Amino acid sequence: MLIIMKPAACVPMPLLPGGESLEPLPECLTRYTGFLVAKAHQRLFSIFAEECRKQAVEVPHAGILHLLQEFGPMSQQELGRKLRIDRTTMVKIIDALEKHKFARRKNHPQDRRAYLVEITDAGGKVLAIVSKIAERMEAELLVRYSEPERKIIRRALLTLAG
Amino acid sequence: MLIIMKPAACVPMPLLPGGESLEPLPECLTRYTGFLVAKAHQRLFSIFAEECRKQAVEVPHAGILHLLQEFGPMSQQELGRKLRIDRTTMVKIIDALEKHKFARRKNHPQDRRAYLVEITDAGGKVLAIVSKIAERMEAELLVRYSEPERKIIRRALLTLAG
DNA sequence: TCATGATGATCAGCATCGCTGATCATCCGC
DNA sequence: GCGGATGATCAGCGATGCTGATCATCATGA
Repeated sequence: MLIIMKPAACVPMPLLPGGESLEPLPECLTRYTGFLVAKAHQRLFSIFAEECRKQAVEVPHAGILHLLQEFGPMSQQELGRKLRIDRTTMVKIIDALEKHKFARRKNHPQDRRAYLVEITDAGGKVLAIVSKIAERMEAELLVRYSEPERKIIRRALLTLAG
Repeated sequence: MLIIMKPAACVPMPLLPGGESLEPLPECLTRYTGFLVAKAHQRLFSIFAEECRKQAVEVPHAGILHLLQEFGPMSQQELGRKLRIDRTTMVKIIDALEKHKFARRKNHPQDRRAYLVEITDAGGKVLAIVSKIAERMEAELLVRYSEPERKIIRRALLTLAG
């Protein structure tokens, strides 16, 4: 798990077994991969956002923190390119991260136009928590699939994501 | 193809081979199915929306028209339940569909509170066009996958979509 | 060295979207 | 017939992302 964007039409939905009151999706639409992806996104986002909310994290923050942890400090542009998020959107996200003290802007030593965005200790802590949640969801959601099947799924999604 | 919801952060992106200027998604995030689904959604939506725009159709309309074609007239609530779209959102979507004359509200013969939403001839025509686009995208996007692999992918997405 | 175009960050304003909560009419079970 | 559920609608809110502009800075090449 770990999701970046907010999907529209986010009907709150319960976790895995879930289905009680939900109508199954009509077959004439589930034929379409795009529809399935959209609805999967809707569900996964709503589940993950719920968990994030409990940790006072917003969904897009998780991805950024992950990236900063992995690659070290980088500029907002770089983050945007890697995550495919608009530059102006990134400004607001980093603003929020700074407000929560999960990250901070440092001056870029080589380029005075740019900042280096850096994860803080608090950011690291919250990332650890959120990652754990993400791993757990991952495991639950894919529980029915064997390792080779998961490879196919991951490869397919990568293709679709471009 | 055929997508219902608008994803956030919709960087316009070119079709299949695509990648020229796009950085590949970082591996530390593509490990997460949720992230992949989000990014796949982002890309698929932006491609499909572009095509829809050319036909003066909005993305959510495609799903509704499909459903009306398949099942015949039904109430807004019913549409919402099947597509997992909020009732108040549905009002606006049907408003737009009526404005474009792709669908119309008829009085429900058994229930005077409800409408029966009905697809029009114009709606049928535009649906045919959009469906063709969807099928083509579908074929292009999954070209590298065999039929058994596609089954796995579809089943997985269905699981994720709940 | 200096002019020019590219690039990083930011902001105001816009459009979209979906949801909350309320309202009103109607249905249906008791 | 009463009272709680249900269908449609609306105003208003909050979130989101994007467009286009601005400003500072960098980098290139004349």
